[in-house]
Amino acid sequence: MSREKRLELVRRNAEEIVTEGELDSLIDDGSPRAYTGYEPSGTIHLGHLVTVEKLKDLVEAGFDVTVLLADLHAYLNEKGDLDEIEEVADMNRRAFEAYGLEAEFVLGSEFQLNDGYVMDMHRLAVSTTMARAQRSMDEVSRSRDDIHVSQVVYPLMQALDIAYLDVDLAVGGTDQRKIHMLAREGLPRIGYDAPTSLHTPILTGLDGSKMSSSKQNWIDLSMSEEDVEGALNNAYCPAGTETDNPVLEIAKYLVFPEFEEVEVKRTEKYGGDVEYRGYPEVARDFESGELHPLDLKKSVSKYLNGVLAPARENFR
RNA sequence: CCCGCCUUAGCUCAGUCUGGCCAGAGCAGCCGGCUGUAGACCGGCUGGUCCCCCGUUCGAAUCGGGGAGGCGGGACCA
Repeated sequence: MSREKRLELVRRNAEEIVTEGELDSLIDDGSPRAYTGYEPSGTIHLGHLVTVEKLKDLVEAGFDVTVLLADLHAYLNEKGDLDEIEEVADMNRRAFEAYGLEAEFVLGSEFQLNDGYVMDMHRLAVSTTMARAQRSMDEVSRSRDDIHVSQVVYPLMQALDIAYLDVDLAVGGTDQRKIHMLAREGLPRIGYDAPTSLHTPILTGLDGSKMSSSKQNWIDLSMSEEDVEGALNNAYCPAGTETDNPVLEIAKYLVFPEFEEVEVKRTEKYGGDVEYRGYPEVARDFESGELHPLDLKKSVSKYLNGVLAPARENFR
């Protein structure tokens, strides 16, 4: 694969890369290493899959990809007992693999309790201010009031993971960027390299607002095909605009990376069938009014169900 | 360790002083109507261990005692 093609894959659908220059030199490495950490979760949702999609791009572009099943992080974020979390982690690994991700899977607690790691954590703690650690968790932590000490330990460990997994490129949603910036500044102070980082966009919730566990405004692997159709049909989808449009985002970030062509079936009354090769064509027709929201929804739910099918079977 | 304040619907809160009317409001949610989607708009509906336990009382979210959790302050600083 050409250098240009590889770079194109890495950059595709990325919200930002810090920094482009660093990526440029990384790509010339023999086998650069990339990673994403996930708190094991009972609900793998489309937001997770946006980053998985990116990891698949990276594999294709010649990166060695590691997925951290961050059981201790989930524990620190008050997601339950460590035993329960590890069961969920195993289920998550199977879902990711079924989704087509070829990566090495590492359980966080396997190395995060070692002497060297813990001492490095203390060294990083000494060189990091409370405000900085707390701020880095704004988009990540379970509850923003009643802040627990665990919530500032969390980003320190996430930074260290990057060093201990020997990662060149840290991947995550834009909600992770402040933690990655903390890693970029903090790791060199204790003798490690600053990682390059790549951030994927955060999907808009199905109701047009921010995705939130309390609102359940998302699609996840526990949902049947019919549930997905229903959820998409009920989704916020203002005609003619890409702004805050979850259905278009799903097409862009999850459907088109998996399908070269997407067909929209319509009766003659509404213009007849159309085929789209690539998301820009969809965006163009949607903005012009050529493509009606309902037709978009029907088509997206059909293709999205195709994308989810293998992982869904391995969900439990 | 001491003192003060707080805890009521998914969320923000009212009600507590002075016990009694079905425990309320806004927002969120759900269901319809209007749209060839959703939203907006209109109409309707749902929603509660009043933090827990014990007591007083005919009757306790409300009063008394005990406890838990949260927040703030004080003290301690060998």
